[in-house]
Amino acid sequence: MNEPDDLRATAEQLALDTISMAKAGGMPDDYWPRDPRIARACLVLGITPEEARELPADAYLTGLPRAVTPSVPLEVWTDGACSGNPGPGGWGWITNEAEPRKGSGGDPATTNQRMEIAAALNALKSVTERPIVVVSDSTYVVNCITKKWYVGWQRNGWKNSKKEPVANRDLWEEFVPLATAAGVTLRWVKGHAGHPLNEAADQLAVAARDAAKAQGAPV
Amino acid sequence: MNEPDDLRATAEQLALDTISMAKAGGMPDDYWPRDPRIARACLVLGITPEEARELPADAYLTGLPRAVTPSVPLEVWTDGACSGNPGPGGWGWITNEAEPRKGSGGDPATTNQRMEIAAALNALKSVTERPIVVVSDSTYVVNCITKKWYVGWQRNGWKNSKKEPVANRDLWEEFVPLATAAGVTLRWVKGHAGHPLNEAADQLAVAARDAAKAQGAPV
RNA sequence: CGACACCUUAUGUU
DNA sequence: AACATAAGGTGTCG
Repeated sequence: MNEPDDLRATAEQLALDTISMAKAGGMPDDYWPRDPRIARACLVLGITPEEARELPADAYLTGLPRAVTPSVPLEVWTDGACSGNPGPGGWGWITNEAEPRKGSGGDPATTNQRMEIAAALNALKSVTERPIVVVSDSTYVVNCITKKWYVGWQRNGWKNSKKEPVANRDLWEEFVPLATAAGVTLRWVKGHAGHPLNEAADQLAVAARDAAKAQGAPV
Repeated sequence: MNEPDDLRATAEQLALDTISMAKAGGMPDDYWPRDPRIARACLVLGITPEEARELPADAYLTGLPRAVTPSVPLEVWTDGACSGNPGPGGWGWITNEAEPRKGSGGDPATTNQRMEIAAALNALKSVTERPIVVVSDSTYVVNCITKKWYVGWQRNGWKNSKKEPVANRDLWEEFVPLATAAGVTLRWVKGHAGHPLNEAADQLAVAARDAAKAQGAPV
């Protein structure tokens, strides 16, 4: 498809090549996990050195066997930002891959909650591999799925527990089917707790927010 | 005493001076209520222009005669607070006087409704002047009196409309006689609407609640 | 079913 | 220290 995907495929192939050659070259078992070339290969493939040692010799021809589950699951970290709330806002997402994929967007008039949903929604639209973990610091987004708030909403005609209309229904109706599909997990993390990818997603969101602000309020 | 009190005494004296001078100056009766200086003086003293016109000429020397009842009725503003509900709770009340009287108390294990009743009950126990207006943001407390819920309860042996025992009967049995006595009026106000005395009563309740919490759960 | 109140949680800001 | 955006709940009455 696009350049990052091609690059990623190439990197994975090179990693498999490296591992095959190391096996063929008779690298000793105890040195295996300490070789930097093996370490790089494992990082790209998302597997441990032990898992790499178990790979068949022809893995460079056949690809990663399905039986070898990557030990580092794919994650998309998401975040939203909103100046003033309500006000101009932005969202951003970034994957935990060696060469992270990223996305961002903004809206000149929105709320913090819409931006948090939009971050997760656009992440799931853009990153289609499964299984995947969507990471968010918003209990609003995570609890909707993990505590099955959406089940009650759909049952009561999109009314919340106070019998008022559920807010941001348009985004939820897009997000819920994607987030409840097979292989999608939601995970909450505390914001501003130093998680590097949470900070990276925040910076994407803030940049998009500021762009939306500049666009929405031209001076 | 303190600075605000001194300031208030000074303001009241200036108001009396103004009224005395207006009388001495022969201000016409029909103009009297429309003069902004008189209006300001009346506001400070809590009396009507008509009452001001009836003041003796030497009121600026003798002070406000006791016979002139302030036209601003006495009010007690009440509020309750309860952490968790049920949980540790507190109540508070404060009068609308120039030097407000206040009261508060707490309970390490109670409900929001008990605290709302307790606030009004303790206010009526402590402030014995009549007439008096008890102000609460709880329809539970106000409607019991103004919609005469208590009449039905007493008639049915303290059963509510679902034929279950009326909750908080112990407090109601103390409160109802006091609240239905001559000169006692109940008034409802919306909570969190910026009424300064509602906020003041809330702060008293919250402080008492936090004290009860600290006392009830010593670490 | 309606009403009022009391909270709990997280995020976004000013 | 204050407000907004949102969800969940209990306490109580008619």
